[in-house]
Amino acid sequence: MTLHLYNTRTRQKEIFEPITPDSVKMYVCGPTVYNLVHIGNARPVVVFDTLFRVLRSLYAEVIYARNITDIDDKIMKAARENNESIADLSARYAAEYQKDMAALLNLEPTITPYATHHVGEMIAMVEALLQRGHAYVAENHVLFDVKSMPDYGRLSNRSLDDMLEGARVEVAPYKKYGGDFVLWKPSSDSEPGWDSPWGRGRPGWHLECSAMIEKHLGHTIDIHGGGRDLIFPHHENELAQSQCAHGGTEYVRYWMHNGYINIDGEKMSKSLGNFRWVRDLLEQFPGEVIRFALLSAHYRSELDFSAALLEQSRASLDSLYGALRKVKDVEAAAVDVAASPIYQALLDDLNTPLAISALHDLARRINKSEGPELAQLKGEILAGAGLMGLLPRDPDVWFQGDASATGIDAAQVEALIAERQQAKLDKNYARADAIRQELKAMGVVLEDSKQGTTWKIEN
RNA sequence: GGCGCGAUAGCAAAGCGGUUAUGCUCCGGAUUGCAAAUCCGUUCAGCCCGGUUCGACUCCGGGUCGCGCCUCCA
Repeated sequence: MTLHLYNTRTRQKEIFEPITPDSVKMYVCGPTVYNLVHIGNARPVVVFDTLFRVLRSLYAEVIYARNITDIDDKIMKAARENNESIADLSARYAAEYQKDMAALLNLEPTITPYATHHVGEMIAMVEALLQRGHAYVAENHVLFDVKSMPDYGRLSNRSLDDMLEGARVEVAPYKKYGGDFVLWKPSSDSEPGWDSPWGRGRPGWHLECSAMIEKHLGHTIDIHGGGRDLIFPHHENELAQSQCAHGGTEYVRYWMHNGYINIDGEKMSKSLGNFRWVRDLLEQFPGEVIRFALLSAHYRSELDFSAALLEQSRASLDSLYGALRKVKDVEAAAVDVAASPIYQALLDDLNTPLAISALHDLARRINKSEGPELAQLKGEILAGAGLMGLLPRDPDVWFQGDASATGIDAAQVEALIAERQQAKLDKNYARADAIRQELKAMGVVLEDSKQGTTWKIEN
């Protein structure tokens, strides 16, 4: 039972071994809370939530930290536009984020650190970098001196000169070298700021993750995750800061990055105006459908998000829940998930598409089977799906929804089904069909079987 | 200019040097008062050109096309 993970730093799959046996420390970059989150923000959360679940099945202790960035220039701008305090705005959107992530069936991380709670630690790290000669002060800024670190650029696999050649951004005049990045920058009186040895100011973007990891997880962690776009500059710079502040100690053993989400084949971007907010999607689809869609491709691949993908995901879940509905009165057997093909697929760098195909295989076997093996199959499918955060619901709830949300009175539906049952016994098929039509008009679809008649809400 | 990724059937998406991926759709069959669900089956693959091999969708080389990053970014 070996977990293999693709490590961005080495660009290959490796056997995962935690630093401390039976204990894993994982950190994932969370959102900057200045708006609702879009589907691109949700992908790493779902991916690493799945990894979190797999890790917990393998190790006695898994500490999973996912931060909230609650100080940032984008937040400052949004607060100004909203005429709202930064603290209020970031707290509001942090709460919305938690709500959306819960709707996508993500577990709470072990730790949710906030950037603004760690300014002291950030200042201490900047001081350490200055002391060790990896940073310098210039015009009230503190900058990281990338040339002081011999293997800067190793994570993103690029050389300093190559980076500057393609740079799209003008180099600030106070930088000794164009690639140097800001650790601390001054704040004007109207901007939020904290007192520091270099005057009132605020931290650079990369610093918070380094400081929070140092405080909560230590100098070396097992896994650091995030979107592919964070490899450079964010993670490269985080790595540089932390490693240099700690005298060269390895910062992260396994770097993991998920691929992008495209919308109808195009990159999701502000200029195209094609952002998909999780909140909007949740109005049209259950969170589980969105989660399923995100897991339907391998996490390192690009994923094209579209209405067709969501419809297909819903159809797949209908099929899986259909099998569960058949065995809803069967008590699931306790199973050893380790033997499951689903587990094997997930251990291979989170091969969720393959794991999902194994889910379908189990569903088919449930549909075909009768008798005692159903308990075993039910146990297997639930345990396997649980590793991905899927199929947690009562199948009746899946198909029939929540009466308060659908406005459908289950008792009334049941009464009509009973009446139709009698009509069928009386061979009064005209009446039976009329009842079917009546319910159909309400959005209720009937399914007759040997066990009786079940119903579901039409999508 | 530098670094990197990808191309699989109508659509989505995996594994694999040889033997069914899987899901949705289409078609046929079983079942069915009707309808659905379910089961069985069929059809439809591997961008192009070489090479290695008994055998290549899979490995290697070269093209073509598409995409990403190079200091806002999931």
